[in-house]
Amino acid sequence: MRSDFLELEVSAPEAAKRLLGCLLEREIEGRRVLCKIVEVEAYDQTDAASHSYRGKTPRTEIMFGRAGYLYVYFTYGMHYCCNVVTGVEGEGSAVLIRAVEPIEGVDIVESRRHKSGKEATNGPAKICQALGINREMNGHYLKNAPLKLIMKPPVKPQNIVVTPRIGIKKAIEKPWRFYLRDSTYTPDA
DNA sequence: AGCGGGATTTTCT
DNA sequence: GAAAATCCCGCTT
Repeated sequence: MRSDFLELEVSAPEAAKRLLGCLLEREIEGRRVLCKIVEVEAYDQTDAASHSYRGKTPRTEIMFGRAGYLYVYFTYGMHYCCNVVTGVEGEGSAVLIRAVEPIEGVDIVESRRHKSGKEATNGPAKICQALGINREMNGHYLKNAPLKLIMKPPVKPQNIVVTPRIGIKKAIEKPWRFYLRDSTYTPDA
């Protein structure tokens, strides 16, 4: 069987840039929420900050699978964060979704978050709360309902801002954080 | 507007 | 036993 996400079977930083501007479609509370991905970070097996750095474990197993699956992890005792698995099978790489911009179903997002505007979805754990993503969705294939990844044409390089990743202590020098220059949901908006 | 701490559990050392 | 790919609140300026 051929992958539905061949475009993501590349290095984590390449896949990260490729995911900017793509859409997440979530069916929740009987309605549809559509979001554009505007900020991401890449993680791979050669990377001391990555969960996959020390090899496959029960938690990180999904990262070593095929591209286009969802990797959800639980952190700081109260938060979930979601990633799109990238690279080829066996590689242990993924892209953390750090911020999205709601296009449709904004009212659902804001009521689930008790926040409005960019504060509703400008952080990895905020997105999971807004879209109702939890550990039960770990390993979900993003071609299927109720959470689909819809690929879009690549964003032009001049519209992508590249910076070091944030919230990590190791490998802080890698410029593996990417966001859309023209989004109002990103840091310098 | 900016800083500091608390929440709370999984994971690895 | 401690750190962790975070968020939010409350206090100080």
